[in-house]
Amino acid sequence: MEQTLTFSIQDYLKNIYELTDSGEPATTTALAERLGIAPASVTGMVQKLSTAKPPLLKYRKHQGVMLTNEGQRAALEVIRHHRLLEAWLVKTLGYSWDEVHNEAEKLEHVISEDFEKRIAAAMGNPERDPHGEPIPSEDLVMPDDESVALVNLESKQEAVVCRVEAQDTDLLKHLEGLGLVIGAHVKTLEVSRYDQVMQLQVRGRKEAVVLGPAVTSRVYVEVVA
Amino acid sequence: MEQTLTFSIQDYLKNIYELTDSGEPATTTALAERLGIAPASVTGMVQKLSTAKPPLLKYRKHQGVMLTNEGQRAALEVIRHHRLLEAWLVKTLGYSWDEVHNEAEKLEHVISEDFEKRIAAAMGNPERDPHGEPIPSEDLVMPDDESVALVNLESKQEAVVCRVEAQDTDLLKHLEGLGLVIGAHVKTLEVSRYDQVMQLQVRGRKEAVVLGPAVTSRVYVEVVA
DNA sequence: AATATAATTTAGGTATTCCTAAATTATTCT
DNA sequence: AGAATAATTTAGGAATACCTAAATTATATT
Repeated sequence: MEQTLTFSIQDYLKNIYELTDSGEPATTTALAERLGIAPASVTGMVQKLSTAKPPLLKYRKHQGVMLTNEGQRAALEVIRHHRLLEAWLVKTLGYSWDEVHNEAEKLEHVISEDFEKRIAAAMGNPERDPHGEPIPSEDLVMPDDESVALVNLESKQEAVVCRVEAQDTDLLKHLEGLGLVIGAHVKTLEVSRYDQVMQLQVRGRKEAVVLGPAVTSRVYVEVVA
Repeated sequence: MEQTLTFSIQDYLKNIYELTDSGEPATTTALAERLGIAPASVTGMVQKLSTAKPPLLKYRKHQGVMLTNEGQRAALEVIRHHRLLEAWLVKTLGYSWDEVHNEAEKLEHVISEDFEKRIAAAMGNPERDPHGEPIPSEDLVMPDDESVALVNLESKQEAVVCRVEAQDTDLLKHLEGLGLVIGAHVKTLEVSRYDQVMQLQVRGRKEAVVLGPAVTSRVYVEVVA
């Protein structure tokens, strides 16, 4: 007599977040394996989440998924819950580092923001969990924005990011630091950022090859080859 | 973008437990009101829970529901979780008595037995929650048993419990203390007990008028009228 | 006791999230 | 480049927990 257990939206977002930390889109198959369900089921859910209002992720057939900033915010909230909980359980209930995970995995979905703040405060707002993983702070992700076409590349051309519009010099440094190269087939691009995560998104053309969450700043590129 | 929230089996059991603490069966309508859903929905769920293996409750059309001992065990586990959590949140996170309820309401369903033991131990195994409600201890409810016909009454007859089989003198005192009278139409009966809760069950005849969870001891009665 | 009213269940329908099998699309190999 | 293979999506179906409206059963009134 068990309640049918299905995955929450939070579970999907968290796992997508973890799968995409390289900056590469997550495939439906990889996500399916992680969750232990059939790939077809993931396809369906991903289609739903990508057309939600607001969209929690961007999805392109056969390409994979990337979180929107909204999706990232939700994912990071859960991760923050998880890591704070782990730290707290270890500290107050004598759990060992390896024991806390499953407990936190369940609690992370149900605690309130108030609860989160209380345990964070009770521990002096720690920056890392017992495993040494950083605990993401709140308000790290920028709001989503409408995407805008920026630059056109011919097929097979490559380009390097050279300028970021507006005041976002931070983002520019980030791009330059990565020596980011935009691959061929790219027609228009948008850039989004969170921590080391750098994602490129292309839309509106069938030859698009990269995709990402949502635009946060306009970016200009120089054609290379 | 919200996950559809439906009631868990635990929610049903807990609410039935609370509705039946008088010993009277809970009506589907009362349960529906408590949960904020349509009576028809409760009927369906109750039918399912009563035919589960093992059955978590006994249900008779138009009569209402009572928990089986198995159902009571599950309900008390959740209640124990709830009260321990309330006590713990108040003690360790500075929650006030009125704030803890909602938080505990969510946590109670997801914590492990290990977690439960840890917070109980951390507080020195308290017997009451911050509201003064007793925290049920584990292993309070007896296992379910196959029911057996014990005595036959003619229609309209009444009877008083006079003897309880085997060593259970405690139960006997309990029955006598209540001056329990078995109503008319009763053909065979079984008795179950938890704390002040006393339930009667009748089966196998369409004229049955009382119902209860499951038998725990044989009981003999004397015909009165 | 017969009828009116209220409570409850049944029947049929919706939405959700999973499944499997078939069809499609992408990738790899020769 | 073409064929074989692998990855992914589509289509159709199952289970669950809710809903509303209609049918039934119980209760109250006269």
